[in-house]
Amino acid sequence: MGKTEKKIRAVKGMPDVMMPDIKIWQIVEETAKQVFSTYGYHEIRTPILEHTELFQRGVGESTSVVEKEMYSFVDQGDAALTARPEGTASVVRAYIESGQCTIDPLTRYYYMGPMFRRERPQKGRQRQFFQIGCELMNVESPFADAEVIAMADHFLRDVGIEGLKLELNSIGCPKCRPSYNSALVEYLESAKSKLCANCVRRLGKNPLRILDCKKAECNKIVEEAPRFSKYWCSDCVEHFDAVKKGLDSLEVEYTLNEFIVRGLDYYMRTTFEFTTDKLGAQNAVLAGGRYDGLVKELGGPDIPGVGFALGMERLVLLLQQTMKDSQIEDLIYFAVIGESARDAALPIMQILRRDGVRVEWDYAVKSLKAQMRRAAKLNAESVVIIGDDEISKGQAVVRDMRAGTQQEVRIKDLPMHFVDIGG
RNA sequence: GUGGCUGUAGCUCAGUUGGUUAGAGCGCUAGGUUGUGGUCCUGGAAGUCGAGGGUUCGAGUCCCUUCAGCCACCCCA
Repeated sequence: MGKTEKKIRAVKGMPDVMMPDIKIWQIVEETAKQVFSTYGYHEIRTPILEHTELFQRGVGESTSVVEKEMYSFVDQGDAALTARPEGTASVVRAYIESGQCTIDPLTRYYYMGPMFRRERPQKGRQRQFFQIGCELMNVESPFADAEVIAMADHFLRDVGIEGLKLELNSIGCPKCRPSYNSALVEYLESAKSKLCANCVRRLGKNPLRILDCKKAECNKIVEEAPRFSKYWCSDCVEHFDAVKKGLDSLEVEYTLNEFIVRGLDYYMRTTFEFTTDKLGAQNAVLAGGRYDGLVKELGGPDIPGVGFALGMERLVLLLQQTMKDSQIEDLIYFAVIGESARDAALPIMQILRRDGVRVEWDYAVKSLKAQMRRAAKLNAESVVIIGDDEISKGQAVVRDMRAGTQQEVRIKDLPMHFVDIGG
């Protein structure tokens, strides 16, 4: 390593994931695949880069994600591309492009992968962040909403998360939202002087967002604001009632929260968040909702959809608090002393590995003591000791690290010895 | 993009009103046992004190600039 060269660092907000955290990531991914497949979902892998227009139209031109957070660039062939800031738009694009709706009356997808948003990093938020999401296409039934939420709940339980709250809301549909919007704006205009500066700005752009402003001054005003529930059209009321009924049947507990508002334009009717109070400002671990207009918006037929996405980093932060790092089990450590011992041990180790036994050794020439120390540190269940004595006798010493006992085993018989015992 | 806090060994941090060769614990490593671990004891390696500039006889310590990290706003998973 040169002294004068600058260290190359990871890009801001794009950290490496390695041991011990990677263990938790793998458990989360495995659990997701397992649970989602029991509900009939299949994985879809879409590209990380898409045409910028996809997100402009799908996520919404005026959302802050599209306005100022996307990693967009023009490639060498003059194509305007963007590193996906979320997963749903890509999945819907693929769904349309493949003509899937003409092949199958309904389709269930799940995906996992990195997303990119250029925000200021903070707790539970990175610029490259990993999402696992699900999309259920072409089902209008409110029981689709309920089942999707129940599946999320099922997954969170299986992965070992505790203490999350499910908050549920409906943000109406294109039929009833405009009338609520204008009622809300009218009310807020009258109280404009008491709102925080941010909310005054939101008034013109995205009044719904004022509902979940955290400032105390705004909360007071919001408390008196007209309720969306009073403005729902009959279809929305009916739909929401059925979603709640579905959740009851599926035994999922929820609390209603009229202030759950999603920040992406495509959501309508059902919206939900699984929240925690243990992640500072980022309380949403998994969130989603229904997006019936999106497929059409992206040039497909008028087809409904419902889904969710979860933030891996946030989930892992929570799991770190409950999961102990898993100890390496079933490890056989080879302590070899001298070159002839090493040469005798190498083929044995390889046979064991081919049988699925986990084997490690130290490549350097080290004292037996040092090798034993390392074996203990790795929590090996057994250590095979081979030195010149063992070579001449044809017998290795096998030490049981838990019991502290040891026995002699013929070197030739070592594979059988461990395969039989360890399974 | 806007604020606040923090940058001293791989990690967690001490470093007194600026004063000689920069410290501890953990970790790593070697020994205490001709070839036997998790406890204990002893040694060792490892830091251009985030970077650049300034004040001073002298700066880890004071001033300026800059970079990075963390947290919050905004927004979202």
